[in-house]
Amino acid sequence: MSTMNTRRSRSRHAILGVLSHREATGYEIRKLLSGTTAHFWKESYGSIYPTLAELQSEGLIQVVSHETAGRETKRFSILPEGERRLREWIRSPEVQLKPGRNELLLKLFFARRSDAAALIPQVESYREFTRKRAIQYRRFRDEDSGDLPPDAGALIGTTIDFGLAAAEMQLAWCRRTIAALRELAPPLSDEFREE
Amino acid sequence: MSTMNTRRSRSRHAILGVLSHREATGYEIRKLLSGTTAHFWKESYGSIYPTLAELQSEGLIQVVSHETAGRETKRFSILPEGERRLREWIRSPEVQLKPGRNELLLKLFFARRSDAAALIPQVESYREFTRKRAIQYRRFRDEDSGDLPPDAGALIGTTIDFGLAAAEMQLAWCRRTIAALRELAPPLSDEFREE
DNA sequence: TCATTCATGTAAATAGTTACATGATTGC
DNA sequence: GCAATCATGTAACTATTTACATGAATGA
Repeated sequence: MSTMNTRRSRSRHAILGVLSHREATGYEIRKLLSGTTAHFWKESYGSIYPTLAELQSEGLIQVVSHETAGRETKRFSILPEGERRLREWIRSPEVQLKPGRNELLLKLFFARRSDAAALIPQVESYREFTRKRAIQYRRFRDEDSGDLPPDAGALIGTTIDFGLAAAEMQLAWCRRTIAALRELAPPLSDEFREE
Repeated sequence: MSTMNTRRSRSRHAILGVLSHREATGYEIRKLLSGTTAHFWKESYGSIYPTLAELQSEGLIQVVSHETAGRETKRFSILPEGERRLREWIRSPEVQLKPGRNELLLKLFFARRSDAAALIPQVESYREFTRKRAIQYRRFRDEDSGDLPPDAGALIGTTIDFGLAAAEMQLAWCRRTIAALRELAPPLSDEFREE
C-alpha cells in the first residue's frame, strides 16, 4: 500500500515531472513531452487538461498566471506536496513494466513465405522511421538541456542512452530481417514461380 | 480506406493468426500467445471471448467441436474468408507503430541525484526480468516449432531475433545505468563498495 | 482430498485517443 | 490577408484489463 493508485496515475506523474522542471501551460506540457520523452512517453490533451484540474484541486500544483482577456492561458507551477509525491513515486520500488505491443512483429509471426515480398517495404519504412529517431537522439545527446533547476535532469542521459541503443539495435535488426525477407521473396522478373 | 478499421481489429488479427496455425479454444489462444508472443503481444479473456463470437458471426472462423456436457469447450478453426483477411492485413502497408510507454525511463528522466540510491534496485529488478526473458528467447530459438501447417511460421525466427537483440541491448544498458547511479549515490557505509 | 489447470463468459473499471468547438496571436 | 501556431477544454469513442461467477477434470 506504499504507493496509492489514484486514477490517471501515470499521466499524473508525467505532468508533475514536467512541472518539477519548469512552469508550463497544458499546451506546453504536451509539446515538452513530445520533444523530449516522445520515444517512451506521450500525453494527449484529453489526458492533460482534466489531470491538471485534478492536481490543482488536490493542492499538488497551482496556477501562477491566468489570462482570460484575449487568448486564455493558465500557467501552472508545482507545489511542495506535488514535489513530495513525485519523489515518492520515483523512489517507490513498484515500476509498472508492460512490454507493449508491436504490430509489425505480430505480422511477421504469422506470415508465410508468400507474404515476404509485401513485408519488405513495411520493414523498410520501420527502418526509415528508426533512422530518424536515431538522429534525434544524437542531437539530444549533444545538446544542452538548458534552464533546468539545479540537480534536475541528472539522469536524462541514461534515457537518451536507452533510446539510442534501442534505435541502433532496431536498425541492425531491420537490416537482417530485410535480407531474410529478400531471400524468401524471389524476384518477380525471372521465370521464378512457386505457389 | 484500403484496410477497413473494424472494432477490436488488433485483437482480431492476433486471434485469426493463432487459428491460422491451429485449431484452438479461447483458453488455448490465450495460453499460446502468452507462451510465444508474450514479449510483443498478449490478449486477455475479456478480449478473446467476445472477439471469437464476433469473428464467428462474420463467418471468418467456425466452431469445430462444442462440448456442453461436463466441461464446456468450444474449439474454433479458421475459414477461408478468415485466412484471406489475415493475409490482407499482413500484406497491407499500414502498420500501427506506437512507441509504447516505459515507466522506468520516465522516472529516470525526472530523477535528481538524491533519488539515485532508490533507483538502483529498480534498475536491478528490470535487469533480472530481462535476463529471464533472454534465456527464454534462447530456448525458443533452439526449439522446434512443432506441428505448424506447411509454410506457416516461416518468419518466426525474425521475431525471436528481435526479442533476443532487444533483451541483450537492455542488459547492457542496465549495466551502464547501474554504474552511473552508483556514482551518483553516496555509499551508505564506508567499507562497502562494489559487489 | 485438494490444489491446479482447463474452460467460458460478463460487468465494471481503467486507460487513453481523436475529433471537435472556439478563438487569439504571430509572422510572412 | 492568411497560414501556422498558441491555447483551453469536452464528448465520444476505442481499447484493454481486472475481477468475478461458475464449474469440470486432472494429478499428486
